[in-house]
Amino acid sequence: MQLDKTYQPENFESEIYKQWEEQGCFKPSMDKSQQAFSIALPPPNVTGSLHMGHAFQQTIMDSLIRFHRMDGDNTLWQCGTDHAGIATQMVVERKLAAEEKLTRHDLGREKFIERIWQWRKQSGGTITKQMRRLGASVDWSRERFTMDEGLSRAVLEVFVRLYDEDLIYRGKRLVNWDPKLRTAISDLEVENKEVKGFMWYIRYPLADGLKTQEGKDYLMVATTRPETLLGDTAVAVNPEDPRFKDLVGKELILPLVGRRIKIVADIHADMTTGTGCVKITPAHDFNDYAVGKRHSLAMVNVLTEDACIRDEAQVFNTQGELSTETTSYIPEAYRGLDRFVAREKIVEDLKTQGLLDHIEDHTLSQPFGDRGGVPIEPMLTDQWYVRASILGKEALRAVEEGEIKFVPQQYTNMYYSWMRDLQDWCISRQLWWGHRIPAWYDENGKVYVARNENEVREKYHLGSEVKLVQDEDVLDTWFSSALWTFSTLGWPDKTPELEMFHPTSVLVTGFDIIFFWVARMIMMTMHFIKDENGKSQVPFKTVYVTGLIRDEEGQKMSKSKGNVLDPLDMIDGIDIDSLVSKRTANMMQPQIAQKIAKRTQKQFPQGIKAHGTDALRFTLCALASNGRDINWDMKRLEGYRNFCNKIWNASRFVLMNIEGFELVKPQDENLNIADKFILSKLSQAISAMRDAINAYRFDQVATILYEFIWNEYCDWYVEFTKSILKDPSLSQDKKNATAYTLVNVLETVMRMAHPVMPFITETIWQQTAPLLGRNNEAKTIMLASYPKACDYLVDDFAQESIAWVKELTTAVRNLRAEMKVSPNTKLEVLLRGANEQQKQFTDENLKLILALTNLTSIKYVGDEKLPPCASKPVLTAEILIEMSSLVNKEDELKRLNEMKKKLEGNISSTQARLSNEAFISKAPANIIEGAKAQLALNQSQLDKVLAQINELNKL
RNA sequence: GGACGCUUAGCUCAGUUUGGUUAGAGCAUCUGCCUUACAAGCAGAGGGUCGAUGGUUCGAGUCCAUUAGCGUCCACCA
Repeated sequence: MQLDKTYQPENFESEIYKQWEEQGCFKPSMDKSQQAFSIALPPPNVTGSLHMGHAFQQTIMDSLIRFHRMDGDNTLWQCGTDHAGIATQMVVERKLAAEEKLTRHDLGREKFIERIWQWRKQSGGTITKQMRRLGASVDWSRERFTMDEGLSRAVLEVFVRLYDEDLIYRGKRLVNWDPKLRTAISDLEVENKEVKGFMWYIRYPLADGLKTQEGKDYLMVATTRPETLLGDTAVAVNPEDPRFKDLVGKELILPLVGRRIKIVADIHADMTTGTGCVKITPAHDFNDYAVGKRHSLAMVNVLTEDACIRDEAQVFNTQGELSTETTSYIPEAYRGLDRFVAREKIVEDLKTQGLLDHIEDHTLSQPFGDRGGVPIEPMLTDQWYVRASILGKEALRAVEEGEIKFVPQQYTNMYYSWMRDLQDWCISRQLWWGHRIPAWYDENGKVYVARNENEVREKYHLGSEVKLVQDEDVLDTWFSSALWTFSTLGWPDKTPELEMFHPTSVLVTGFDIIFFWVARMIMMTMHFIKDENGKSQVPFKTVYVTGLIRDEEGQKMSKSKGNVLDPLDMIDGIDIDSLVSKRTANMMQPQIAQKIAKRTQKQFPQGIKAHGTDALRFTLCALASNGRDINWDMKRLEGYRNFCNKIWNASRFVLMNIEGFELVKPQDENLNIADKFILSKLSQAISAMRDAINAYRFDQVATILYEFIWNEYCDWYVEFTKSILKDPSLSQDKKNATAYTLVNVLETVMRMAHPVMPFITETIWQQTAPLLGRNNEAKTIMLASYPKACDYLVDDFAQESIAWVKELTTAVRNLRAEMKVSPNTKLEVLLRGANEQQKQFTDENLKLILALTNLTSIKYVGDEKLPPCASKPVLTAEILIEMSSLVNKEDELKRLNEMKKKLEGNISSTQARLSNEAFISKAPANIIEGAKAQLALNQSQLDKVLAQINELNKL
């Protein structure tokens, strides 16, 4: 006995992983004769830690990787981490503020970046530790970081080439500005949220004594952001609007500021909406920006980087050049005020001046920065853009033509809808942490792009007298992530890995980053990576999109809700106090922390028990049905931990009971029917497994394993072997054959299950494989071959035979339970009306049946008169147990009448179908035959039940 | 406003692509068992008419139409 008495995964999981890693088991074979299979791990944030979503995706990736590695592919799982610009910078800034009361500006750029590298060194190990605990078989020797030297080189190369091809440009445009982080962000990083606010109706006085048709001396506009009034340069009305037609081209006096602004006709103004008049602020609103362009309006920027009112506005012409075409004056009262303070003050002043008509409650969807969490402000700034509209064409085509497949398919639509209306991608960020943009400016502000300053001078023939300053901005994190599949394989060098493993086989990721990452990866990869024929290579052939893991109530897991579950706590367990303090750490508001603590204590009064990695991974697979979100269920985890326990104990049984038998590959004629049965089931399970894996149906993978191991192997086969191995009438050869099969199937199932449950399978395999000599070519199950269905013969006859055994066994147990006859009471059972085949099946498996049902014998009977019996139909036959003193007549009658009712119901519905002429004439023959057989079976069973009732009534 | 997904047992979910006998699983519940692999277990049982309506069909959880509720993404919101 080599397995511990109880299943304690913590005793072996970490140790096994260490051995695998030391033995280099995670490295690709680099054997060109093998098929290549590769996955690039979506790089997690370097300073973060893994959450359930990571555990979920990594489980799926690892299962695929392990399957392909065992199945003989040259397999690479490329791993690494992402520098995650904004997120990381924020973490370190917060730490700096908390521990040293310093801002990054106090330190300066260089020192601050140094601090981030330090922080990375210190915290970067968290993720890799977690991945190891999860059993991820990534090739650690190839681990990369988006800011490391090689990847930075790829970033430079891509930027410079795209610039030279005019696919990257710089321009002054209206961007989404995050005033908290003081950086531009892309459209995707903006989250619209419903917010309760107000709509202010403001009167703009007409200049020069003009009046509207209604005789008013003002136009009324509505706004949700009154402070932008300071930057208004026009009011727009619809060109068709009869109310204001004659005012077009005339002027208004901008309230509070006093400058004259034009009334323009533009279709942006909708006659039926609001007042029909729209204030136009080209520098602070995307629609107004477009209107401004159309009417050559000046753009007046009134906000500072942190969204305070400027002392003096910046005025630009439509080319984005500084201009004096209108005044830059801002009333003193508002200068330096925060935008929201200014808003209140402006509203107040408008009211005082009688220009505020009225206020309405208004629910608006307000744009927020997804990182900073404050409302973003559209701002006119100089930024760098990628012409995604051009790069996107090829990326769209690749999916349309099936070069890349989304699983599940419905995500294709999501991809299309975005790709078909692609806006240019703003890639510059006013941060310090990231890849600095390789652009230099001379004293006149002329821009030069190259890989470094020397190259700039060479490329643009600039002498050393020209002073150059590098652009301060860094690139959007997703810019480097977009290169991930090829930059990690050594591009721009032509490496053997790039040739072998690109395109990668599959990308496993969440739907939330399809736009952020997947689409951009496709664009960049297809532009830069070509095959030997010059055709664009896709980054991956398949995108497997996973759902989100939510909590029990379907809520998104988030720190602020305090419902986050750490995958490692599922594995190793955590006591309640630690869990509470983990969930409430760094909480700003103590009331919320208290609430979370209370809820956590209620939900996990005992903390969380250790379940082991295999149980967690198995659960994640079982819940992974087709791309839909998963509501995490602790009960499922417990259930599958029990499953691991079951496997463990079954293995203990096997190892205990094969002693004294010779384990050599048996002759077919020595195999018991039970052996042939389980081998058939095994073969079928293997092919079902392969199908499920190839279809990314990990829920089915879990079901197949669970059912085969528990419901076939443990519940039936292992029970059969108990009587076979002890049977003195069987030859030693036959018993050896069964002992061999017992181990053979177990060892095979371990290989079959290994991709999902790596640790328990390795542990058991190490005990079973040597018994069969299967550890010769591979010392670890990781490198053993994945089972093939054709190695195990499917024997239909044996399956039918055992199916009968199961029917009969179940019927006897059933009858016993219904009649409340203890399973311990030895009985004789009568079998009436069995056909020849049923008798044969019974005879050849008699000992198994008797053992499983605790019967003394089974006696065949015909039509002869019998003493009073309790009975139960088994297919077309019937089992009977003599009642004698065992059974109460009333109970038996009640039971029979229930059965009668059920059978009659079935019969009448089947009869109805069969007597329907349309059914007979139109339904396919096999269906009709099936119905007829069903009817006959039910009929014969009913006859038996009726006869029994008669018998009993005579007593 | 556009698109997509979900609604099946007390709970969490399969099954719907390709319509076919009496709709499955785990957990929970109930009954009986500590039978030396396993009480994290064994043997049994009860429980749903598949969101609603209408249609197609011999036959609908499955196909079509309409509709309700929930959710997600995109766009817009002076």
